[in-house]
Order: sequence, then structure tokens, then C-alpha cells
Amino acid sequence: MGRAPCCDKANVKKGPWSPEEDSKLKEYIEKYGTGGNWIALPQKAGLKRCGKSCRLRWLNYLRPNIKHGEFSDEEDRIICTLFASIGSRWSIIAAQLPGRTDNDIKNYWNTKLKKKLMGMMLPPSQRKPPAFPQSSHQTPPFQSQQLSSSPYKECSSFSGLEPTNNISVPLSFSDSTPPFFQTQESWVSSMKYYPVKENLLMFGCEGSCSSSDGSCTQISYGRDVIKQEEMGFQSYISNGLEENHKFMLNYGCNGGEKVNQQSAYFGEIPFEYAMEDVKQVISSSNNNISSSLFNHIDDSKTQEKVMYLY
DNA sequence: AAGCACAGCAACCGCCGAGTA
DNA sequence: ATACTCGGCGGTTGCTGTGCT
Repeated sequence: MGRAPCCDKANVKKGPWSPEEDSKLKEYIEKYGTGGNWIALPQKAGLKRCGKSCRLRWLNYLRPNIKHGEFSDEEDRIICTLFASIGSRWSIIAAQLPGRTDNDIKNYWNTKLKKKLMGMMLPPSQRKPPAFPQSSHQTPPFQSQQLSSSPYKECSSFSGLEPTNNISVPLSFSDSTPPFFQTQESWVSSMKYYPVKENLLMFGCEGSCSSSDGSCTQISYGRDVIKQEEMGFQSYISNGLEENHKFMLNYGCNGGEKVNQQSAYFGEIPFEYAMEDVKQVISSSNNNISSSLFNHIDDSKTQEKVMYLY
């Protein structure tokens, strides 16, 4: 027996919300709250919408104190730091950015930050000028001569990321590690990676692979499916020698085996962490970032959520 | 001016875990 | 113990606006 649908799909409206629907929902929730029952809410509020849709609309758009618009450098930094530490746990990341929703952050990551990051991982010779506004910048003191001469650094808007000690990595950078990664922005080098195949390193967490035996030839990247043979066979310059390594950035986790993958992968950050644990782990390993990161972080977002859940 | 490609974002889908009858 | 409901979450899709050719 399949799972019962959360609503009668034939009789619910889908698609963009009209201003009338918005005001109905907003008025109702402001007057009566959600009553702890989103499924029943649309009917009570006179909306032909699925309860889930109402919840999403409220949380992502209608509730007070939602921040829209440009993400600041500080927010970029927080997102990247947390992503490097805990992966695509958008709700947790959102909890650290008051006024931002997980959906917002997810979209922002998928459309902008990810590309920025990918761009930074390309060797200087292959980088394209960034598509983002230039901001104040700072060259990491450990940057190599070659990279320092790269014009790209001038454009990094991740400049707020201070050089830091690495958060624990499953493998330490070693002789087999592309020096490229050792000389990039510190938060990039602090990202977890592990070898997938010979000369292929994967950052973030494991890719979503359709086959369980690892023989898949495609890895899902949101709407971009990348065939392994098409994956960037990037070259990088090191000590005057050009070498080839494949690398890939993974920003998603395979939902099916989340727990195992996460706990195995983020060895020092158990999947079932508490927020305090995350704070502690990041604080202890990433002093420069974390000190400012968590200073303004409190449970406000959590409280906010609770507040509006009534 | 028209057609196309791409980016951005709102919204949907389906799975999972917690709570409860 | 089991079945079921519901809220929450992350991944994905589809629409719309914008820029380019």
C-alpha cells in the first residue's frame, strides 16, 4: 500500500501564488496561527492549496523578517564555511543566517556560490573572469608566487575568508595531493575531499550515483548531469610542471544513504550532531572563521521557527 | 527584431523521522 | 508493535527575465 497523499491533488491549485492567496494565508496565520496543522490550514483559510504548499509559501516568503536580495560577503563566508564542514544541510546553514531561508541559500549556492567555487578551483590559466561584483580582497599569505600573480585573486569575493587551519580532512594533503589545492583559498583547501578513482578527488560529500556498485558513469549535479568522462580533466601548474588531475566538487549528498555517507565522510562531525557540536567542531578547528561566524549566531532562527509554528 | 541560451528563483516532489492512535 | 499522519528537508523542475547572437 502506498503512502496516502497529503492532499487531494486533483483539487488543489499549483503554481505561483497570487497576491490574493498570499494575503489570505498571511491574514489567517497572523490571526489564528498555523494551529499546528498545515494540512488542515488551507481549507480553514479558504485556500485551494496543499498544506505543504502553504507551509512553504509562509516559511520562504510571507513570514516576517525574511531577508531578500543580495547576500553579503559575510553571508557568503558563513555559507561556504558551513558547507565545507557539514555539506548540504541547508536548514542548518539557514539557521545561522537570520532572515535567510534554506531555499534561498540552496538556490544561492546552486546558482552562484557553486560556480564561484568551481571557478576558484580551476587553474589560473583556465579561469574565466568572475561574474560577481568585486569586493574588498585580501591575498592569503600562503599563496604561491604563481597564484599571487594571477589576476583572478583580485576578483575573489571570498576575500573575507581568513587563512585558517584545516578542518579535519579525511585524507591529509600529501605528495599525491595536487599542490593547486594547497595554495588556493584556505577555505577551499579546508574542504573535505577523498579519492574516487586514481587522480580523481571529490570534494564535499559523495556524489549521487545511480548504481550501487560504483560503476555508474553519471553523477548528478542538480540539473547538470556530468558524465565521468566529461568531468573536468583539469591541469594545474605546479613547480613548473604541468600535471593532470581530475577533480570534482560535490555539493550534494545521496539521500538514500545519508547517514552512512555523512557519518563516514565527516568523520569528526557525526551526522546526528547537535548544533552545539557543530559549533564546537568548527570553533576548535577553524578559529578565525568560527569566532566571527558564531558570535552573532544564536538560536534566533530556531526561535523564529518555533514562533511561527505556534 | 527574433530566436536562443542561460541564470535566477519559486515551487513541487518524494523521502524520512517523530509523534500518535 | 504496527500503521498512519504530519512536518521538515533536500533535490529537482519549470517558469520568467535577461543577455547574446
